[in-house]
Amino acid sequence: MTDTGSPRLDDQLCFGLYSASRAVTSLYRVVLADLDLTYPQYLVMLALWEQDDRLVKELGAELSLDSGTLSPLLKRLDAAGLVLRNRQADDERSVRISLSDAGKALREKAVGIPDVIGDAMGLDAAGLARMRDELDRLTQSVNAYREALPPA
Amino acid sequence: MTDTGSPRLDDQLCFGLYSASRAVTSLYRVVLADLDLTYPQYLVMLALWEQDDRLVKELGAELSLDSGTLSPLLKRLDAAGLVLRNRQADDERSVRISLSDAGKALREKAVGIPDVIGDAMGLDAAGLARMRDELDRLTQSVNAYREALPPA
DNA sequence: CTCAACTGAGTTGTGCACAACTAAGTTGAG
DNA sequence: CTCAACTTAGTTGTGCACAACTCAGTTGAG
Repeated sequence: MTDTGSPRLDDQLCFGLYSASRAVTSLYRVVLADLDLTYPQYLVMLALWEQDDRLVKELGAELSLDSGTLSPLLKRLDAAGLVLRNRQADDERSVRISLSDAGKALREKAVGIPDVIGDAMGLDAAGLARMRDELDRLTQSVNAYREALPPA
Repeated sequence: MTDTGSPRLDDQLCFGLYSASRAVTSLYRVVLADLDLTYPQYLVMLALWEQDDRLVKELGAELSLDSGTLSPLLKRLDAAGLVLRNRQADDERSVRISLSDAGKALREKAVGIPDVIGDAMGLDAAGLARMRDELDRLTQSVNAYREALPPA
């Protein structure tokens, strides 16, 4: 017998995930307005602040984003004067992304952001860690399932 | 003293949320390909299967989406023959969205989806419920924080 | 009754996310 | 050495998500 149509727990969790993600992005939008960055741009800057001078491919692997998303995003960061893009000499296919002085300097304006976000989430360190672990497990599980699905 | 730059737990959780949401959407993309629906379109159809004949405003409230997102989405569902859009007689500003026969029939093809998604997430009912509750709390907290921020 | 304020839907413009594709560069089997 | 297979970025096209706006329609203070 099929369900009566009452909301399914699975759907509720997915919608909860979708809502939470949009809520957090929406908070970042406000907080990042001062830096003129979007959340995905901030993620790229975080990656570069962590380790400068990365290939587009490496950034893509770290953020799970393909060139279709990254190329125009990096073009905008370049246009904003935050990063430099240079073809690698020994492999002209690759493009190295490095921070400009302005890009390095922007880090100062960003140091306070994690505290604001952490504050807004209303979780202690243990809660943050637990939720992160649960989400990571969920992502792993879902991705594994999806990749096993369409051998089509 | 500021941080050394090592990954912050807050950022990790936000990125975890962002990754999980994209992973789930990506799985829906595969599963919904058969119905020719995107995940947001599926959410609208779910809302209508739950209760037919809704105002755009009501759908927007339920999904936290504004007309800038919903109007074109509903236009596409209309073009696909799944819903009808009619101006309400007693208030010409409002538009009623109702399921076409094809829209109602599509429900049959969708009944198995929650099970597939639930399967992919690898959580039991208790795990699903707990995570949903935690995400809802997070969303509440973040939204409240954001709305309190820019009285600007 | 009137019109200023408000409401609901739609439009425009920007930026992600991703599939599908292109094009240039590299590599290695033969 | 050669060229087919592969790799890396980038482009194109579609569909969200959202801010800012338009516009028709409604409402209520006076």
